[in-house]
Amino acid sequence: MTRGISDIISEEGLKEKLQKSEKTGEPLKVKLGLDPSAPDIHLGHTVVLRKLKQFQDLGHEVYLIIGDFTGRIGDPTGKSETRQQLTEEEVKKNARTYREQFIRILDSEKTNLVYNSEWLGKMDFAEVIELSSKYTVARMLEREDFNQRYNSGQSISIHEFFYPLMQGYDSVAIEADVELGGTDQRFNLLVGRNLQREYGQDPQVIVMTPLLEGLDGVNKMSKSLDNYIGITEAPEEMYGKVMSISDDLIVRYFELLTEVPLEEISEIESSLKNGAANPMKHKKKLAREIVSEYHDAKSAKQAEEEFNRVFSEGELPEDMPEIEIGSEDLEDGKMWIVHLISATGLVDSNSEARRMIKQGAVRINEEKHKKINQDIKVEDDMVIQIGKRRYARINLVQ
RNA sequence: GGAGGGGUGCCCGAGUCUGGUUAAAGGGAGCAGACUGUAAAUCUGCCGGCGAUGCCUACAAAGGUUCAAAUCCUUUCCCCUCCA
Repeated sequence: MTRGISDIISEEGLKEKLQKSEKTGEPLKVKLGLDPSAPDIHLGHTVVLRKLKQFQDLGHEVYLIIGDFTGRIGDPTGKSETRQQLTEEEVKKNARTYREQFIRILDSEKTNLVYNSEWLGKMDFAEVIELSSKYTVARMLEREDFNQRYNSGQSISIHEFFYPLMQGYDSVAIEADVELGGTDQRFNLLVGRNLQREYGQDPQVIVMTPLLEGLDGVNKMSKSLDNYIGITEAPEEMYGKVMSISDDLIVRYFELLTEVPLEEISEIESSLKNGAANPMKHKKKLAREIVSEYHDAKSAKQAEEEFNRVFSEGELPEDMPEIEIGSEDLEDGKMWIVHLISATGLVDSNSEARRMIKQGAVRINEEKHKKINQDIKVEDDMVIQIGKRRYARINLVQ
């Protein structure tokens, strides 16, 4: 149960709640707030979702709070600047995508999906003032990122102070027993506790999960940094992305993202440390585990075969995008190499195409072409390859 | 309302006093090459656009000074600090 948890406030409180629930037969209300600005759930989110699933398996009720109201403001957590506000429509659209995705991990029977506009949208100004009177500016500035921004002279809008208050009020509104969140949510989660106390409720227990490092191995996995693995991605893509994580992350990924038993993981860890095993072997297992979970074992195997074929043996992938080229663009059946590369859409500009050619990244029908000043005879079914991961097949049309 | 500080490329961040050698140091991210049983690590290179030893566009915006401006001047917008 403590696997994949970085902190609990307080363990005592959790025990008490669990015991009480056992006695009364009343399931605990376990809350998770979702930011509706990121419609694609990725592996980073699954760390906390898996934890929620465990609570469900113990018979408790999960409340997913879609922050459609808060989403219109934007959570400033971890951001050094004011976020753009979302429109009501965008928020709704994003929330719908969530609904489709979270059931891949959670038990939909025991999951309640609620929108916080249900109560926040109904509050009148007097109630808002009352809510805001329960917190002080000094306490707000305790939050690390507010503090940093304040001290380094960056702007903080008043409305940003309301985010923690609203999130905290969500806990009051549903009378949450437990709230889960990433470690970066610490402050917001604590506000929930304080507000519940202010409103005469038993404060929620806070369970914090670690933040998963993204593909770059440094920053947390996030959509905006484009270092994520989405749970709806294709098996090959998912497999490949797992293989691209730093070797140092293998154990952590096993621990947070799979059901592989801890004993086995520690064996993996020690074999990696003493160099007994090739890291690749473990990483492949990791990739199989993860792909199997979000697709199935068969596609995981296929993805692995594809990976071996393309990267270990350097052969061509099974399918690649087809690019149409009209014969009217050719002169004597030929095309300047730079334009040909650009035409595939695999690069952003002619300049990039030039660079790729110069760097020896371009292969046409598996043959390397490094010279800028050459025309290529374009044939149907010709395969253009840039680097290791970009492929296109030419479809010559009259 | 007053006084002062600041807005630089995907991000962070030098450069501004002492204009040119600055497509703009350095870092991060990204991409490529080498290496490798990995899309790992490491090393090296690239990292605005253009058929390209040159040209165009770029340092908040618009003007101006100058042979030449991210750098100097003016106005505008935005951010911050202190005072009221």
